[in-house]
Amino acid sequence: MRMTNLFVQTLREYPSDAEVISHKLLVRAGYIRKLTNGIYNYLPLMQRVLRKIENIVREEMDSAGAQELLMPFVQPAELWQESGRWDVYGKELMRLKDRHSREMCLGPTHEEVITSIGREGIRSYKQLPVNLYQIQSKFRDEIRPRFGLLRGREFIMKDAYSFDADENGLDKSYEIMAKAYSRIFERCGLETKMVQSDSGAIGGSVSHEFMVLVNEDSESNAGENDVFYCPKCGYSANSNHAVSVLSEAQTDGKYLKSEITDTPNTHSIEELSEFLNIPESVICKCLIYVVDGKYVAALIRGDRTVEETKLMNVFAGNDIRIARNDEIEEIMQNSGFNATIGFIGPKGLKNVEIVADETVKDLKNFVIGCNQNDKHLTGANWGVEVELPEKIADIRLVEENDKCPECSHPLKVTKGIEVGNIFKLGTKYSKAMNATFTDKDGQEKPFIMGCYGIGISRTAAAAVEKHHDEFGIKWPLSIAPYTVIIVPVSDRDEEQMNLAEKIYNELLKHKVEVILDDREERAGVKLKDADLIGIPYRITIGKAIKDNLVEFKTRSTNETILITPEEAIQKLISL
RNA sequence: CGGGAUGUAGCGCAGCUUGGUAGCGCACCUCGCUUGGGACGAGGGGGUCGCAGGUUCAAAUCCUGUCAUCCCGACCA
Repeated sequence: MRMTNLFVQTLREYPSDAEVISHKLLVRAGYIRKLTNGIYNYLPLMQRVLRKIENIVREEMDSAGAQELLMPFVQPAELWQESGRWDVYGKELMRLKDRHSREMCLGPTHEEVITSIGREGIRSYKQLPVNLYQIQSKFRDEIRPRFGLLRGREFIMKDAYSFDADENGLDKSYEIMAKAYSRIFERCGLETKMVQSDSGAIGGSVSHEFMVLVNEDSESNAGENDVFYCPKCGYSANSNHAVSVLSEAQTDGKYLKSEITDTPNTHSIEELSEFLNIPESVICKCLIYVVDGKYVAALIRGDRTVEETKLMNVFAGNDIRIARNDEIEEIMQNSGFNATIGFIGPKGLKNVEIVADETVKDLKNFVIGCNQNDKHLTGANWGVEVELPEKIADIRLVEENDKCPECSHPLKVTKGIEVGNIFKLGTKYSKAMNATFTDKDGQEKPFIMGCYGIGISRTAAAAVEKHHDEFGIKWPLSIAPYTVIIVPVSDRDEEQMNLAEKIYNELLKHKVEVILDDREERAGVKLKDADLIGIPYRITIGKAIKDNLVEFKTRSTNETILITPEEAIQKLISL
């Protein structure tokens, strides 16, 4: 490709609306352009990067035994009503009506469609297992799109779905995908960590996410997930799923006798702990949530934080939020109290489900809200002044240095970008949508399914987050839009231009993906652009031409060597 | 959903307080000059100042509404 023909506009400055480095660089280097909030044009250079990633994905998926197909982007509401997700998916599902007022939606994911394909096409266990995948645009109407391609509303995803006859088969399919994913990301030049995760709105039981770890001290602040991991045994999990060994309950000898104690203006645990001069860990905190429209009280030790996803899962909910003040007033009125935030306790709450975190069950002589303003019950004990709730679960957010659930070593935390995920769906969709096959024993059985996603466009952005410097992008060779760029220093030097043409043609002949910067620009412009765009190799033709030498620069290391044109060509051909 | 900020040429911004012919840098076009890390000079093209109302002789500027974008937050009791 000649630079004078390449459709690309690099910018001298970063766009003002970009926050993270991948977004800034991709816009500035002319890869993407925002069309509207969370929706981007992929310009020619970007499209080549995406194609590269897609092709790596295709090769690995195909060799893992999966088959590519393509499902519609627009889907009928009926399918979603069948699975039950029409009513629970929420506002992220972009709904629309066709001219006959039929309800439709833009596909945020394709479990419903693939299940309908499976139930029509797979009749016998003899046809199993099957793994089908597609690479396609998805649309999710995110509350707050940001970070460029890392969290757009429209994005490119590879989604695969497996059908098996039994759990054993699913385990195998899952394992095969996990291995394929590791290879895919490795080939894309990304180190990933496979971490346990919550299965979220997609449903199902087991799931893992592939995270590109982003150190907090690096330039990249793009990691949206907290990942807890054990440096000793390798345990790792998303914070929405991570567990840790329960630390021993602390006791405090200060309040041995149960009594109502005045605690004026202690609206927070911190204030209460300070006022009573006791550790936060001997306070039982009571938080009111709304899960799928129902009130829930969550009890947890004062020094710990509730993990909302875990709490929501206790009630198999789809939606969770902390209660508003007016809702708390309503609960208080219904229960015959008038306490406000800071003084609420579980005792006597009406129409509120109560769940206690494991951290509170061993508390002794603790402090707890008693639904009277400016007062707390001190020296409380379970079964004496307050009943221990029947529902006890792990609803706490793990903290750094908590003990690893596998080996008790202290856990560490880091930020991660989720580039892929794999789920064991089980029969969630096949049962709901009556997708069955005839098994060996002649019985009709629902498929055991799995689903497996890779964010193609996000993977590209993650690669930029990990591979860049102050001058621009440093694409890994495997996903770079072009392999090499030839820069003749002076476009008016006939000898340089002739050599550039010669090398260019030779490389083209050998199918090397090459750009010839044939623009009438000063050297600085061409060199800056080459660095910004991030082509892995650069051949610079300048003064050394008199000794039959060119500069050969490797962008990943920014190392330059002087070699002959023939050697340069040979290096590139043999990559 | 709450708070804050911003909408002026492809990009980055000034002008608004105090209303009076719409500006600067980059990019783009022409000519000259220049050619190893985003040169220089001269000339030129491009904007219904987000949109809609209102006030006024006159609105980018003041007022009202609206839309969009960005950031932060969304309550740990």
